[in-house]
Amino acid sequence: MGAKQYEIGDAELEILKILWDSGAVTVRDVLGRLHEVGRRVAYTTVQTLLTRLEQKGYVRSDKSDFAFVYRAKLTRNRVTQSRLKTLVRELYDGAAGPLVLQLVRSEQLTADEIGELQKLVDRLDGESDG
Amino acid sequence: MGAKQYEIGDAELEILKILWDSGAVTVRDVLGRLHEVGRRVAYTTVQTLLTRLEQKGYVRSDKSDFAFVYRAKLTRNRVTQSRLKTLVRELYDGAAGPLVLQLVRSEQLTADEIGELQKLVDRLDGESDG
DNA sequence: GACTTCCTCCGACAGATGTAGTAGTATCTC
DNA sequence: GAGATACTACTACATCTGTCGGAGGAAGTC
Repeated sequence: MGAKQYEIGDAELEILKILWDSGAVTVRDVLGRLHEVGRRVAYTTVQTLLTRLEQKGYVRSDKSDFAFVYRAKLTRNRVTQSRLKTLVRELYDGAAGPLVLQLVRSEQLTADEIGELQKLVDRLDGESDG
Repeated sequence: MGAKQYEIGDAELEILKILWDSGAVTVRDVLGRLHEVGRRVAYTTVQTLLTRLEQKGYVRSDKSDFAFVYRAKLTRNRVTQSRLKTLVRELYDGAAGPLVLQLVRSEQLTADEIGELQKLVDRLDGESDG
């Protein structure tokens, strides 16, 4: 049971990433990309993954050409969003604060990113003030 | 393939959380906790989960008493760490910055947390300066 | 038009995970 | 010590995910 909205598996995510980077692609295109990075999978495996992603509503296909062309419906941000939310919920019972702190503490951020973060935090601070 | 880090399922994680909060517990203790929060599972389900966690090396047990007593070997931070790393790697090819920004942007943080974050960022800023 | 090639559909199977039942054994209670 | 109770071990099964193979139809080739 569990209203567990089916997560995206690792292999599925790999496919999604290719869609994000490439826009509209066929099964064969995806296969090509995977082979380029040394990932050996069968044509039908990619096909299955794309089909499942489509069933889950994360991808859409259209067949104007000979072969189906697939596009992502989910954005990368949305997936991040959802994964983070899950992480926060599962590990900290919904309290994002500790996670943010830990992330900031443990990850090496560039000076630019820190600057950006600073601005963001300042803005948040202003908001929470009044 | 894939140096697939700690693979912990949702139900397993739920158990781990109880171990983190409670220290040393028996199967029955865990079951009690779960029931408290309305989670209906069978005794043997909890037992299976604990056993699997132990097989994976995330939990250890000792039997000085009548029943086995379980303790977490993994810390919460380590799991968070690992999950975040995976997230960052999978979604942003290792760049943590965008993830942090997104997280800070999208999650509601308390005033205290913002303050904490501010201090943290200031410190980081100082470090990256000199 | 016969052959080859490529695509889609369907089915299959193994491993991981969530869930639980049963059988056997240890402990407690009279 | 007999009966009730609690614990452990083993097995089982469904679902999700990763991975493919084969059948059958559409396209290109000579």
